[in-house]
Amino acid sequence: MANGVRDQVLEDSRADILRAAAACFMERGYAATSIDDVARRLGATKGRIYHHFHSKTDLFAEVFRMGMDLNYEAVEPFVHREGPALPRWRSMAMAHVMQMILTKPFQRAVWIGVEMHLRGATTPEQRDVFNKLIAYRSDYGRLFRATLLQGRDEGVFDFDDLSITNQLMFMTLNSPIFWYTERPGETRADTEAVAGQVVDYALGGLMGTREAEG
Amino acid sequence: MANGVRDQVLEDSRADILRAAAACFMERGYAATSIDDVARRLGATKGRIYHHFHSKTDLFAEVFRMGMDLNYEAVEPFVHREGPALPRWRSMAMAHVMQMILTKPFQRAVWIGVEMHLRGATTPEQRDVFNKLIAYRSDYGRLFRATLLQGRDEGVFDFDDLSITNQLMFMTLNSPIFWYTERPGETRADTEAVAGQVVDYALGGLMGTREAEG
DNA sequence: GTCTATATACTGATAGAC
DNA sequence: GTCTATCAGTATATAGAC
Repeated sequence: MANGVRDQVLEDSRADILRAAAACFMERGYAATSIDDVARRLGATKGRIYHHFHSKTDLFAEVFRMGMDLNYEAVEPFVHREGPALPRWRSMAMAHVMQMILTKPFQRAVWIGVEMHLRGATTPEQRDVFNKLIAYRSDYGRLFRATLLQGRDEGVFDFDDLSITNQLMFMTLNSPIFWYTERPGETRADTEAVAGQVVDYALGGLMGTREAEG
Repeated sequence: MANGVRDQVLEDSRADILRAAAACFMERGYAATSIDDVARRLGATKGRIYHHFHSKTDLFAEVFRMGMDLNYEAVEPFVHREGPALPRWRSMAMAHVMQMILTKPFQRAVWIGVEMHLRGATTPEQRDVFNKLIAYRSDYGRLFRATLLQGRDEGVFDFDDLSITNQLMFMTLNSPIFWYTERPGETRADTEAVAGQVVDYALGGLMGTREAEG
């Protein structure tokens, strides 16, 4: 029990740092965020941070992992539901978008990490850590692929290249991390209405342009 | 005449620096790009850069402006065409996406600038410069709004909130700056096929989900 | 017009007091 | 477990030689 309590305190302290770090990475990006910035936001000094995380890369990696953990938790309950593709896709997409909105700072960190990896902006020491994070994120992306293919087989989705379509779909579903800001007094229903518009737009893209070619 | 030649040489020298800077900003982002990085890419030292641009902010601003100039040039010829919304929208969207692909480094810089502005990651001295750039970019965004509204009136587009839809549309149309990479031996037709898929996805989003609700 | 210094400030990270 | 002090490295920007 004593161990449990101690571990909980440790986890709380780490969680505080992770939240502050996520907020800083969101506001300034990776390179422009200094450990002093994160410490200042906590009302502490960097000694506290380096006690829990042994480098800036390590701190960022934990923020990234936390963001992905949240996504998995939200979406996975729907992945293995039986039945037609469309309602399953809708549930997954809605859960994903809501997560983008509700945990925006962490999701922005995930985005920053993916972008850094794509452009090869990682140092040799960061490489190993990043490769694992990116693999984690790729696994998550694959959760949607089976449903996309099933939907195409069923004739409800209409797209050409799966890879490009997957990119376009995620770009749309992720986009609230850039432009969404909570309005004063916003209710859960308000937020879901915004998320619904995002999901509808993404779904329209998957369904194709159909008869209306002009 | 002597003046013309001298100005041309000056412009060439500036253009070389702008191209190198755009490439660096694309690869490393704004904060992580040093003036030394840009100079090294040119096979020069930073003295050369500071002779033409009086700060890093100024250099970045010029790259941003160049990217937006290219977009205007590509899209504006179609903006005032008479007739139904859909074919005009298609021409504009296609021109925009092709520009994203063909001038990717500059377009990434534009993205970086918008992102920095949105999250308020600009210093007080940068503020004025950035406000002008963002205003320039907002004007460009408005080029599409009239066509979107006309399309909704004509019943070919189906969306709720114009602001959100505009965000989603641009996110889709811009997305090649993140995932597109030219393949060896790629022809103009190949590139246009990729761009076409992006345009189709964006159009599907604008047209809505229609009868297939499930 | 471009280069080689150099001033000044800030960064990630460590060591040791409390 | 958190703080203070400090080191070594790197950044922007400037001054002056060529």
